Formats: sequence, C-alpha cells, structure tokens
Amino acid sequence: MNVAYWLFKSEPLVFSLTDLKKEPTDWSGVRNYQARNFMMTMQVGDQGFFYHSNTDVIGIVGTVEVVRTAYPDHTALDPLSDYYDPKATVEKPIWQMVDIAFRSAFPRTITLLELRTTPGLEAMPLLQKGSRLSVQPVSAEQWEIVCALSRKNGGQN
DNA sequence: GCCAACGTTGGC
DNA sequence: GCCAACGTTGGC
Repeated sequence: MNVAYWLFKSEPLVFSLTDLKKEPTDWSGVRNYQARNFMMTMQVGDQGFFYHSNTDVIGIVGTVEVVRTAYPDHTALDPLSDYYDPKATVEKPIWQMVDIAFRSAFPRTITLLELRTTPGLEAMPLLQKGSRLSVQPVSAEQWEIVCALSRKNGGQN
C-alpha cells in the first residue's frame, strides 16, 4: 500500500504546528462529510501538510504523519463540547477522526501566494476558488513540489 | 471588518 | 426535490 498525502488546515490561534510538536493529537471537530470521508481512507504512515489559516502569514508550515486510522469523534457526543452534534449517538457516531503526529517544521512558511504562483500546484483543492475543505488530498507530485520549495529560498520571508 | 463562497437547514 | 435563508469559513 502506497503512502497517501493530505493537507490539514488549522487556525494557529486555536491549534498550531507548535502545539502538535508537543504531542500527537486527535483531529477532532471535523464536521464536514467530505473531509470526514477523506479521513476514513487514511492509513497509518500517511503524510500530511500542516496549513495555517486565518493568521498573519497564511500557508503550509510543516508536515505531519497519520498515527491512527479513523475512529469515532467523541466530541460529537459531548453536550459541553463546541463540536457537539445532537444527531450523533454511540451506535451511529456520524463523525470520525484520526490521530496525527508532528513530523517536520519547514524553515519558512510556504505562503498561499507562493503556492498559487508555483507551476504544478494548480489542481490543489486548497487553491480552488471558494475552497473551504479542512482536510483534503494532495497528489504525490504536488507533495514533491511543495517539499522542494521548502528546501530552497531558505532565508526569505 | 468585509464579504464571497460554501454547506446545511427547513418550509413548501 | 427545490431553493431561500442562514451560519460559517477564510482570504483580504
């Protein structure tokens, strides 16, 4: 089975790559069916970009690894959680999550503008007009292009 | 803060 | 099943 590649969006004020570096986490709180379905196909060892949205420097800041396949998102059952879903039950939890761990921090943020202007990345869901998917697939080619970007122009920003 | 784009809800 | 209204996302 080949490794698959993904992109995880997060608002760094809520949860940043630095937070993830401290310890692995469950990716709870995803309440979008498309994003959930992607998580349900993830395998241990899959790689992901970590993307900071809604912040001063928007872009990809590093990489993560899937360390546990999908299982029920318990926050959907917790009335006190921000992510509570009254339609979720133990029998039909509706929502799922995976566990992810820190893998690397890029020496600089690969900004959204840079991603938009780099040939070969046009098809990334992230760059499509109006795209709001918080968990999305990345092709092997796109993965390589972005990783290569992270290794050069080290001093810029 | 603005607002375009999106997904969901609910009336019909 | 349609679609208007609404709440949310997220770049700018």
